Amino acid sequence: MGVDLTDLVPEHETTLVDLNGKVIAIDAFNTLYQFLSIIRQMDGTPLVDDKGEVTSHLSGIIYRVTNLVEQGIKPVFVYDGKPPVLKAETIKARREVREAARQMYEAARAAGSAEAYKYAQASTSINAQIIKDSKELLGYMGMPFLIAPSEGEAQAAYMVQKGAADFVGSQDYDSLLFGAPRMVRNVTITGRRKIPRRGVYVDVKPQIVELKEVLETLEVTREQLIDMGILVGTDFNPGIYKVGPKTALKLVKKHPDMRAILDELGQDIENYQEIREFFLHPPTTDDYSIKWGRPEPEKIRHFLCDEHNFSPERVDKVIERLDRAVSETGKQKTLSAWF
DNA sequence: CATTTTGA
DNA sequence: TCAAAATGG
Repeated sequence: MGVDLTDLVPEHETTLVDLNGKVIAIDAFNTLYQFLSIIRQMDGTPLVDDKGEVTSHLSGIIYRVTNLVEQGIKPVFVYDGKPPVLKAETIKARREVREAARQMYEAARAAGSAEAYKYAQASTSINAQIIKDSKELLGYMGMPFLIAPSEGEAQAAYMVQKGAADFVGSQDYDSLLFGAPRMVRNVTITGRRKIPRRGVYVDVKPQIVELKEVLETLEVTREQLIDMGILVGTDFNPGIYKVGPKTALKLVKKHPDMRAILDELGQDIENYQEIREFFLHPPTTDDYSIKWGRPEPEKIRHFLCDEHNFSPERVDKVIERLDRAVSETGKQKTLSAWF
């Protein structure tokens, strides 16, 4: 998906408990994508209701968000708005990759192949119905959300800059390029995650990344970090062949600007100036209000059980937890109080 | 993702 | 009893 700066940025492992009272501006699309990708049957089939509508993300949201609230975390979900024109090529390329994966999935599933799951994951896509349903459920749960003018990560980064949120929550590092002072990864995925090739599991813990520390450690400016991202590849350009995070770091330190880097490589990057400008000054808005509310149990129950075939027993149990968690947090006479 | 069922 | 596997929708 986004910019890959793994192994280069200093991360600090934390726990959900340590994020108590913090407001996390969560990249909604990133989260939906993860739920849709992960919550599947062994043959790759996603959870669906009797109308054939995908419900994997609804399961992910109700359980995961309840978990966060139980830890005293205050999530606000930031959805992507209108995709920038710069992203058009990437969107088209991804659609083609997904379509190819979908065909491989159909074939693998028909053949009962073990490969089906991996192709199903690669064919994960988000449609209007999925977005609509996710907002409806968040609303009934009392969780605030907003739609960014453009990229969700950019708006979330802006909200942390402004102090409206403490962290951006995402798996991607893009928000750092957008100037987010702080971000936290692995907040919507936790526990044990399987390593693809081998059958082993590793613990995934939330990780805090501080922009200031990243820049100081790498001894680069934010502009140079953006150039590194562009060299490696972003949502707006494919990146240069064989240039990973380490090579990118060397290149930005060796040369005064991107022009010199590209001259050495004998390559070019389409829309370089526009992409750099987009990361430095993305469209954002102050026109939003973040307000947490009480969950509406009967609305949640009707939406999940009556409309989407969830088990009433399971739903009642999780509603009970959510309600209790919200009441508890609301009682605290601290700055982190719920309302 | 989380819960429930299983089998060593 | 408890980690692994299966199910959930």
